[in-house]
Amino acid sequence: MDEKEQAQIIIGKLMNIGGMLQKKANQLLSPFGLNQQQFSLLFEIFKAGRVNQKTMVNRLMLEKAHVSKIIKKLHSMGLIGIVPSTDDKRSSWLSITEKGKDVVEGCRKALGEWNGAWITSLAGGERMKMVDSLSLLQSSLRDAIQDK
Amino acid sequence: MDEKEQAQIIIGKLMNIGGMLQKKANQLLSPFGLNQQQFSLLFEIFKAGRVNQKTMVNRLMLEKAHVSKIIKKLHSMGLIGIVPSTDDKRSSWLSITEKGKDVVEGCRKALGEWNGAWITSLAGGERMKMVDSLSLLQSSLRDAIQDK
DNA sequence: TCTATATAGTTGACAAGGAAACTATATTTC
DNA sequence: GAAATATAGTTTCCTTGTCAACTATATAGA
Repeated sequence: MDEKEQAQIIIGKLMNIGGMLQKKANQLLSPFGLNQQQFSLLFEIFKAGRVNQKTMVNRLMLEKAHVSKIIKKLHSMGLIGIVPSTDDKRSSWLSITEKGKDVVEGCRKALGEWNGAWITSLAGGERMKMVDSLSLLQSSLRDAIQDK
Repeated sequence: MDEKEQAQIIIGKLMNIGGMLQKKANQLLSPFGLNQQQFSLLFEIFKAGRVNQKTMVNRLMLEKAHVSKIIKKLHSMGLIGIVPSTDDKRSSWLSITEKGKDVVEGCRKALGEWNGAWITSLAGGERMKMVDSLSLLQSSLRDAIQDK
């Protein structure tokens, strides 16, 4: 198995696992009226405290049109607040509401209850190595994508 | 970092990497008029020689409605042939056409040219370990999803 | 100070993907 | 053999995600 073949197998598996995980997350989150990307954006706003869309676009590597539409939805659901920026009239500050925090907590609980179980197929030591390897791959993939 | 925390980090990274890879693959394949899922279905038909939709649904873990629509598209593009089964009138046999084989080759080349580069951030030995770990995760995730 | 260019975000058009309901056929049960 | 149930695949409806074009505002350059 040469380098190229290994690369193809790893990438195939990463896409397959990623696809299954996303689909499962979408199912687990649908009772909250969100999908995985919408939740991750809400969660990022929660973590950031106060943030603008541009930053979310960059941090999550999503299309700005898509972020705009998700923001609209989250706002209409009452999960985030939007305050126009005084520095830049084109822009707004996003922050989570109390309702939004409740939803984030519920989502994390729903995901956590499912996620914890199946990963025990990997031993503890291997999990630490996996974290390291995935971090490496993640950042070099990011670089490769942004270089384009 | 306890087990639960490790699980969350690994899953977050797997989804993020999977998402980036899928998006990139979609970009690379769009000149062929396909996206990543459509290509993977075409590729599976290519590998199988002759196969029915039910098998594709199971093997790729896609919605049957979705497979049906992709089949329709691939057929209208002239990439696959469809022959009604004589055993079961509800079903058909799918196979790739010469044109389809050309497209598969072109797609593999396009993906291969990009995929090979960035994964070198992992050393050879680590790549083998990664293959093993991802295989474990993949099959236990599959089991977890199908158990539901 | 005015014009040209860049940027933050929005909207429309379109294709994709999921869920549910459907049709036609196969299998099981009585 | 007929009725009930299951199955293979299709279609409709709806939401999502991408792309391109747009508006309003900020910044750069002359």
